[in-house]
Amino acid sequence: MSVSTVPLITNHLLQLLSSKDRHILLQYCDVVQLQFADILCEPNQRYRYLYFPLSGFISLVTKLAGHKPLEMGLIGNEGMLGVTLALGMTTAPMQAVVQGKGTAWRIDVADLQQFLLLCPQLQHVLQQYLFVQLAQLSQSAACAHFHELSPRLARWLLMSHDRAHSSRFYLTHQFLADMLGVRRSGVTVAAGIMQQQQFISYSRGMISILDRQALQNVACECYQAGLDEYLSVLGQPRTEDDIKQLLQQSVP
Amino acid sequence: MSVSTVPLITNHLLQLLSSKDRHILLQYCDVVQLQFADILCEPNQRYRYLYFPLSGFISLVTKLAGHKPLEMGLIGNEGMLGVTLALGMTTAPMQAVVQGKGTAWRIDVADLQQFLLLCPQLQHVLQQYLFVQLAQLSQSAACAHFHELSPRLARWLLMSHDRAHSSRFYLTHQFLADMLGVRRSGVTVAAGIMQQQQFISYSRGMISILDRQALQNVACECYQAGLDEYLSVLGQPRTEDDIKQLLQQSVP
DNA sequence: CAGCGTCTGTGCGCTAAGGCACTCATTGCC
DNA sequence: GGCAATGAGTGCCTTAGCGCACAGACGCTG
Repeated sequence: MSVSTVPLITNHLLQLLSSKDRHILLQYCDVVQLQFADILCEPNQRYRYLYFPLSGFISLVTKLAGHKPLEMGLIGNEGMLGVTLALGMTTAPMQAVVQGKGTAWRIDVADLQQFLLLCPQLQHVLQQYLFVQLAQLSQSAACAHFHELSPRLARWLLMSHDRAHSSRFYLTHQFLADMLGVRRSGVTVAAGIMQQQQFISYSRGMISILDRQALQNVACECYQAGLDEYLSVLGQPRTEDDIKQLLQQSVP
Repeated sequence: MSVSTVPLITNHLLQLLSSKDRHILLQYCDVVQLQFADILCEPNQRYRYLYFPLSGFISLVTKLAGHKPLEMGLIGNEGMLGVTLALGMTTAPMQAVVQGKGTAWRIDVADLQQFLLLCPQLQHVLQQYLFVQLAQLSQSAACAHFHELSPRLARWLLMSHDRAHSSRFYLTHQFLADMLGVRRSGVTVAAGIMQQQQFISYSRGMISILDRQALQNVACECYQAGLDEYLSVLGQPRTEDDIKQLLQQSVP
């Protein structure tokens, strides 16, 4: 319960609470490390904990028997894992896998349930976020069906970049292939082209984003649509740049 | 406000309310006819009305620029259109199109909002249903991505059959193609095979289900998964057979 | 430094589905 | 009865992505 050392990167949903509410809530939270490929919940099973990511980020994936996984959404410090608790459900609708290692606030199911009853504001924020997830989910569904690999890959890299708060992060072709529901070698080819064009570079899983703008041009419109949807409901989340700016302002 | 003439087929979500609550709610409702291909709401726009289908049913679809629509879910008398109101949102996340003509209870947004505040039971039911939709949505997403046309078509016919409360209903190949996000001629071929095998028969849009069991064998597991998900959260919805049985019991 | 596991590159044949473009049949309407 | 609209059947060529398989490349560990 290390409330004293609030990490640099904050969780945007928590930022939307009053500072009093936030402090109460954080008393029930622990800061934990999210390890790459950790599985945080399984479909139709009770959540063990809920997570408000700070620097780490989490994939929501659906699996069908006999197929690769397919990624339905990405949760970074703009969101939370376990938002269906706002529906009174303590079971998870999908599997959640850590995609980007880092830190998160973690809270017990029962604690959050109890706090939800006392804090209509949090209830409201979670409901809004759930609505956004719903919209993004249907967007991703159509995207996976109609759009081709390269635009989808670019979209995914951008979404990861946003949540990694760094232009270097760990993601193997195999992992990306699972997220996108395609062959690993398909990703290798598409990523290879992007590397040739100097949009990204990578080696043994470490990906560097070299040219964000170029990636945005390649990505399908679903990337922007996801941002817009979030923005229109929940407002502007803090970006890496915002944080730097805040720091600079407080230095002199 | 024709509360007096409650239609034969009831809405399962409303059945889960106390009869007192249900009667209060229905005072705010009108019975309306849903006409084939009517559009009931558009994404990111305010709902005009919310609907509890009785004999008609409604498709939720996502559209991406430059592509066919893609169907995300089907709402019959086991559900409702506009469940995101339980999140306090009065805008629709997707487009809704009438797929099967028939009747529905219709209610004004403001009326339902107000009633929701007075009736925690309804709030709870809608939240549960929303959870089910979320799970079904991710299932459909993966299904559309991985499964082939024939199983998906069979699934869709079964889902429609369940909600049409009749083994004959109107659905053109073109409409099905739009739902499944594929070419019309692809549907013609797949449906043609099913017709040859005597699973279904059709002519100029009127489809007859001849052999449900055979369709279930062809359909992907997503059909059953959808049923199971609903069942596990909200219990057994009334089927056509249940209703017949109820009638027979009350006759002697 | 040898060895193994992980990550990436590449190639080949295959197939479901797409795009496009007709024809044909049924139905309703003027 | 003739005409237009809608629904359905068919064919042909193209293509993105799959399954499978193997080879190189890097990096950790003993």
